[in-house]
Amino acid sequence: MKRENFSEWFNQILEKAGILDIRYPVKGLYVWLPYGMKIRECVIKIIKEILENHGHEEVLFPLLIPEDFLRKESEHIRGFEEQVYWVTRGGSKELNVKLALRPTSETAIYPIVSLWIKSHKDLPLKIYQIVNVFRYETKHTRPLIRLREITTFKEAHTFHRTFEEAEAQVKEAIEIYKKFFDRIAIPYLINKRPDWDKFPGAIYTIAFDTIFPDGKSLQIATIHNLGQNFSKPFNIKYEKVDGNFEYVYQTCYGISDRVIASIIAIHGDDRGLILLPEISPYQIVIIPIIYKESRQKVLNKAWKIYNLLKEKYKIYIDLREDETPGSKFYYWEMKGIPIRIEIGPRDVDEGVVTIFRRDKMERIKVRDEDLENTLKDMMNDIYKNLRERAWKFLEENVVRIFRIEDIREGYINEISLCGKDSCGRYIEEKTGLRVLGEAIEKKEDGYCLVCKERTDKIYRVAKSY
RNA sequence: GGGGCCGUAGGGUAGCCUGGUGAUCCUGCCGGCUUGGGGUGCCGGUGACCCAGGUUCAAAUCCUGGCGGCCCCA
Repeated sequence: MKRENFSEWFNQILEKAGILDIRYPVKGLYVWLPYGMKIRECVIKIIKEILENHGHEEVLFPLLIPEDFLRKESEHIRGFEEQVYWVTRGGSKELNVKLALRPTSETAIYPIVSLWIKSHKDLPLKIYQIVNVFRYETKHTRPLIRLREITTFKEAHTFHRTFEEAEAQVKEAIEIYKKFFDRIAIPYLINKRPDWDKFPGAIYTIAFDTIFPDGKSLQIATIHNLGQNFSKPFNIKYEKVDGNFEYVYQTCYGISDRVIASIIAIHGDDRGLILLPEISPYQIVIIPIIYKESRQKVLNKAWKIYNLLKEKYKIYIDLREDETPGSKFYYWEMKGIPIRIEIGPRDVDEGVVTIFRRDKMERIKVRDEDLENTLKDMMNDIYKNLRERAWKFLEENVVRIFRIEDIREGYINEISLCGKDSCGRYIEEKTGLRVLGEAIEKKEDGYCLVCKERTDKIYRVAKSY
């Protein structure tokens, strides 16, 4: 199901696992359900922790942007013009200044930051916010993947004294996102986007792409070096040590709801979600197997185990007596809970518990006294297994290609290209796929597939979302 | 950007072509008994034709538009 019909599988999981209600009657907008919110919180906690550790501070700017702010940087507005929602009225009164729902927050943030930055001592400045942004998407929308309201846009904005410092920040951002995606076991390729596909207003854009079960690539993070393109129109200047003024150099980078889409799509299977211990709302669920005669002794042991583990793990005990054990098994598997502990009369008598791990669908019996150590090892092993499995899938679907006619849909194709726009465009036209960009961590001597010039650049080409 | 398909209870569906019967079946949900180590079984109940116009004696069914969903091509 996941492999044959990914779209349908994905939408069903969202509903059955209780992540989103996709029935909201406005295109591209969806409702977050309680279980989805819990996963979302776990993910947000990780990215916050990493950003804070790298010296970023959280801020919160308004949703509405006055039209003249939005229009200050000409390339930027040209890039977003067709995607902007406008607020034009307050009640029945037409507004004198139209207000845009932020499609991204550069133009909300920069005019204000220009008031904050006075001297070189104020730099570098690294801030971030986690907000919703609105984009009037015209292509077909998909839950968590192509949204008209991105509900958790985790955007960072940094301000620096020199171009070199901004360049260093781009490298730091790459490290930050590597840490983040490694932590949630999402594999990625890092690509420098071709010029025609960079962020509007940026000097260049570096993107993290992953691969979905259907072989399409998905952009999951972007990092932009803005140079002085925004600081000039927004007049963000600082006083240098020598008393002269200079415009700051900037970067910005962001991650959207697609993180959650990736977690679901890449780790999940036909039985539902498979969550890493760190992003699972519950790491362990205890299911007592209740029979009339042995009811009390089973419950006693279940509670004993619960109390033993509750300090160390996020744990839930499923005491419903109107559901059979089998139906509970299916239920928690759909929810992706990493480890299930089954406690029935046989386990009580034998002095063991039955442990089931979701990722491998394996069930073992463990002696009571070995339980804590086994769980600890198993949690680590689940992370390791999911991460290896995900990277293996990505690597298996990256192919090195030497002839244009061999470029295949359903894979990420790596080819030699010189880097000229015309050659990249030619590939896109010829194959109908997208040039994701230049592999920044990979070089190989060869000849451009289009113009035959010598090059050591590797470009990645794929069908993308 | 271009083309196609679709919208029936909470979910999945039959009926639509060829207008007319009490709108089908599965699942869920509620109540009861039963069962309980992989969706227990039986009985009873609940619940739907996307919206607005039009054609017609009569519309889930035909026509137009809106909203929403899906697929293919560039």
